[in-house]
Amino acid sequence: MSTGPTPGSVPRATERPRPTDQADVRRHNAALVLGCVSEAGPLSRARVAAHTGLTRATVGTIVDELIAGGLVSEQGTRAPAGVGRPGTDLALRPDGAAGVGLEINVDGIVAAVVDLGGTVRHRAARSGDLRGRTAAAVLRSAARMVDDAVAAAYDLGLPVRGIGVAVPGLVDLGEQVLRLAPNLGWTDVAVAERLRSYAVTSWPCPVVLDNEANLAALGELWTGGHGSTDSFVLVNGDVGVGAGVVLEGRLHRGSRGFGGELGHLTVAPDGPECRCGARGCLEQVAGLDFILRQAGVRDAPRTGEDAVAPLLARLARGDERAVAAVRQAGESLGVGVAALVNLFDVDTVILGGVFAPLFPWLDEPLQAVVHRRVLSAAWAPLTVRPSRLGRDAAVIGAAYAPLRDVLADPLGADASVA
Amino acid sequence: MSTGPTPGSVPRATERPRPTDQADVRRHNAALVLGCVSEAGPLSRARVAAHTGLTRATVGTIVDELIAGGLVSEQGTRAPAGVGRPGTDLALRPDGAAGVGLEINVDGIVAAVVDLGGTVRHRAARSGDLRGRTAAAVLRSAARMVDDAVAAAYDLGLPVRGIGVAVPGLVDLGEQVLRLAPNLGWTDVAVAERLRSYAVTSWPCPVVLDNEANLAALGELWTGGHGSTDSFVLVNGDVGVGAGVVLEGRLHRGSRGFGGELGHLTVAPDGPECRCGARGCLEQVAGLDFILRQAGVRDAPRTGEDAVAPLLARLARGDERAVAAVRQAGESLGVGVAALVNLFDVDTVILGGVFAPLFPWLDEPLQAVVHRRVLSAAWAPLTVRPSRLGRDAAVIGAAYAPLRDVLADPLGADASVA
DNA sequence: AGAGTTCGTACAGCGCCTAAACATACTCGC
DNA sequence: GCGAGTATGTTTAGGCGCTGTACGAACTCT
Repeated sequence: MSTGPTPGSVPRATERPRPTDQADVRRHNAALVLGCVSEAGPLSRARVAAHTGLTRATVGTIVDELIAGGLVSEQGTRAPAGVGRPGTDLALRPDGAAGVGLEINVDGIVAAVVDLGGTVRHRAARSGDLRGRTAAAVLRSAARMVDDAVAAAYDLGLPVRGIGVAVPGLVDLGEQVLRLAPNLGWTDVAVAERLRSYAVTSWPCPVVLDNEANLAALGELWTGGHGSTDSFVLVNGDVGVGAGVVLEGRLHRGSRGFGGELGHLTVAPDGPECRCGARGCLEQVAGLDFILRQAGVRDAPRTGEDAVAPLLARLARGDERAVAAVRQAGESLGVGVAALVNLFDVDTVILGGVFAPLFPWLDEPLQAVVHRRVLSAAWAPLTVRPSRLGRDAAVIGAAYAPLRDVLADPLGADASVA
Repeated sequence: MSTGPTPGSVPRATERPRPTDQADVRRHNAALVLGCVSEAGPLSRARVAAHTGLTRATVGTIVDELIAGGLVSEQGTRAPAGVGRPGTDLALRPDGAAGVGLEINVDGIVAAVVDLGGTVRHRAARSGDLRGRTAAAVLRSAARMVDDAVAAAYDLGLPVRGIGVAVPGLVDLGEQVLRLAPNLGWTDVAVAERLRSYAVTSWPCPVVLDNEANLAALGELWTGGHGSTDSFVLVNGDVGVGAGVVLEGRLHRGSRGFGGELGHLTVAPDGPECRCGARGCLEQVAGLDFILRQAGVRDAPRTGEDAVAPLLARLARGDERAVAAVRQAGESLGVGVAALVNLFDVDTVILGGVFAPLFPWLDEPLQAVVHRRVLSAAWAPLTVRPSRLGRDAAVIGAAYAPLRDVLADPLGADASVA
């Protein structure tokens, strides 16, 4: 029952190459079998063997262990499809493991429990401007919510395998410290450690910290129903414009964690001055501030989901000024997206944050600009779609992160029962 | 003695997850040991064991095989540094394996032999505009040069483990076919296959095809003396401006091979129209055409290395117009580099192609723009440097590609002696 | 010269995968 | 209804690679 940070899909610091032994072979093949069962639906042992390339014997022993671990269940004999002995179908047990996610943001805290199937089994939110409050107060409150989530998971019979925490700032993954959160006004907060110390119940699982934009992108990758696409960019819109870049199934956070600053791409060199000092940054001509101002919306909060509600109302009734404002933002966004596509040839762009509800109005001008500016657009069509997870992408990503570790090493940790 | 394409560092098509067995353990650990010897200099078996985490016994048997394979050699007993029996140092045998590289470009063909240490042991070039010539004629000539290179390697006692071919166009890695080379006017040429058929001697090793920009970036990564940086962008300047993006030691070619089009990033929306249809593309305000025109250089070829010679002469004598032209290009380039750094937080940018010799004049304005436009520039300084391999980056990358396969699987292929 | 230390190798043991054989369960055809 | 045929799942022997321990070798220090 480990309590420290675990290795896994969310990399820590620099990974030194390690030696391999038979245990790693088992690990790898167990993950292969579980992944096969998880993705290719209910399957018999023999089919899993054929699909993975392993022997039936090997699959047999691995499946036994996975069943013992509670991650896989037999579904009784399937209706026989042809001649020969029919196989017993194996299926992923969605309640075989769960993760707890916590998102701390400027406008509130959200906690959630997500099971192996990626469905949210528990969700609690506490809204309110956190900018004035101390880290201690906020984290105490957040720890309470995690306590509740852990208890809820227990009641649902879900074994909690880890707790993921999403924070809006620069995170030191190795030390698990939030180095800088400009919007919260926090510096060097050991979030994971302090959460644990404030907890009423003791959490029998690791607590892992990461940046919210990164976790949102991972959430989309893991549970967003991405289909076969493992290269995409999640463009998150709010006052700022951020991007989470996933290439070939791997999140790229940049060599120092400063990546994803799509908002400060130059779009209009003669445009307004940005807070970063440059001129014509994308976020000045596609960010929430710009859209609301151009649309003439004044009666709205200046950030978060609620900010777009009045705008959406105007768009729905066809307010020309609002439509023009959003379309203009869409064009600017198109320039940024075109740059991304030119550089990385991602085939999918996902619009999140406030861009998600605005998608119907953003889509067409954005695509038009991309087609005009991207050489390969004709051969390689670009899919642009709104985020399916919406506002909860980061919490879901945070909650699912420990579950990725389980999927990558199904037999490694203890398969404790709730 | 396999003749087909091998798996390895240059990925083919989509890789399905494969099962693992003890042979893979051996492979992995052998690569680990060889990598340790290769990077950490001459080392005794015991030190290798300590460094890798393997047992001395395991290291012993692996080293025996590596020595038998000719990749590692014992260097006799080292001067004892302290108490205890001194160890016998092991070192990488640079001549234990070699790769042949071939670059086919619009202005000529280059072939080279590179050994495991990354040094060029043989080089032959044939200049001349290839745009008018048929694929058959060019490939026949190229095959002859590869024949010569293979013979030269044989004379040097170097066992050739593979042949890499760099071409200026879109490559289908799975089928090993050059789909489209606009500048050569070729479409759907099975370069590898045809080279082999034109060869006089039979090449007892795989022939692998890839795009030249990608191979140049890999060449820089593998043999460019990059130190500890495994995240960088190689910006290649000629008439067009391309980029090879390497993040965390992995080259990103994009989901369909259209990546790296830095040249069509929008830099000046009100700038001149580009051949791609958009306005203000980087390559219009930083490409070779622009620089030569602004500098007033007319007596030069319009592409390739020679094109910059007269420009360099003017720069050397302080011609103001030339200096201003290059500085202006540097500023434009800075905008593109700033975009890259904002998005991916790479810590190093390498200037290749015609940008390499112009580096002294490009550097300062480029850095100034980056500092103005990149939020994190103050915390995370950006290293900009010229390519160390220069014009030969692509050939060297092509030649070294099969050697990466050897390093990744030292015992897999036959260790044939020359 | 002997004690202490480190290096390299030999050997038994264990885990994991493979291959082949075997028991099981169902369809098909008569 | 019953045997032949087929596919599933399990069992068993065998091979391979890593680990831990033991042992000989080589060198320094006292």
